[in-house]
Amino acid sequence: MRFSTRGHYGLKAMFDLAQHYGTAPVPLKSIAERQNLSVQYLEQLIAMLKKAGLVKSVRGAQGGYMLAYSPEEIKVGEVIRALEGPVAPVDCVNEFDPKECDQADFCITRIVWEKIRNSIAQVMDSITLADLCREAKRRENEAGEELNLKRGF
Amino acid sequence: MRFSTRGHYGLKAMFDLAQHYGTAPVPLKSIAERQNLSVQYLEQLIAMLKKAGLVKSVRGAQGGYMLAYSPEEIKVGEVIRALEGPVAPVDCVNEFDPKECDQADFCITRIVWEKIRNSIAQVMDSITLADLCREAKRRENEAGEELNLKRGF
DNA sequence: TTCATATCCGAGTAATTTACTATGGTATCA
DNA sequence: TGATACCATAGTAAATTACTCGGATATGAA
Repeated sequence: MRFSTRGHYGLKAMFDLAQHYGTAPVPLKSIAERQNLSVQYLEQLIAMLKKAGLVKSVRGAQGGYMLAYSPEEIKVGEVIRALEGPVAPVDCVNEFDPKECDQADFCITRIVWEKIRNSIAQVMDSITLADLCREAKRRENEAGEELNLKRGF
Repeated sequence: MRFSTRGHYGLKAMFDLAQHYGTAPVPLKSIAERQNLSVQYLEQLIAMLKKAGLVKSVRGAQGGYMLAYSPEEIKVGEVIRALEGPVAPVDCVNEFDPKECDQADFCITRIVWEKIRNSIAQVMDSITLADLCREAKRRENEAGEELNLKRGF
């Protein structure tokens, strides 16, 4: 069981955009360098995110991408769903259009997949990009303090 | 994001075996019929489950498969891991051998994947085959009572 | 003894998905 | 006008999935 690199890389890109929220548009090239990804592949992923209405773009020189909303308003779940599709550990418990299954009424194992689906969705929908930025800042501070400790302060 | 049919079908088969626990060995053919699966594909899945030590087999006529332990002792997580491998939404948060990532120390999005991994594992490891059997029985009774209601009792 | 029933085991395979790359546009700023 | 970006489509090698096929081996029952 795994997510594809789309969700993996795409979330990195969105986190990067969140950290630059409010500044000039960020070109893909710089995201690619910071996050260690290929520009061409990123282009595909960001196109999906744009289609989903999560990012805006500015074309031409000095152009780039930016979040369509504030990091506080964008849930990780929206990002991942835009790239990976609906949460659906198995087809018959797809969160949006479950595939009809003749055994639906008496299939007990279905319970397991529903619970897995719900727990994944719960995690994804309870974290915003802003949460990730705060955590990043927290870690920076922590690292600084450790450095101070080392230095004897 | 999805599990493969291995986990899906394999769990069905294990639930079937759990419901026949304590009786004669159950041939694959009968599982295949009840759960609406192909015998030949099931053979592959049950081989993985046997390798993992979750089922025992009896060869020859009147042979078949049975759980290696009581349904109470077998967690859904063991079954799914035997068929799908370790829980690892992305490689760098594989629950057993995380793939080394040069960014591990400062990769913030990693937090998301770890939480998803943990929530999946938590669900899988908190449900036993016995739980599923109990739920099946509960539903049977419920259905019976509804029938009685309909009949005017 | 032999036959039907089962498990066992390895190979093969069509279809799909993944994770990209390549090419050639189009818009915009300096 | 040219450098910088976004935009769009196509192609593709590799891996994975979801199976099937063929045949060997074991065992209980007639």
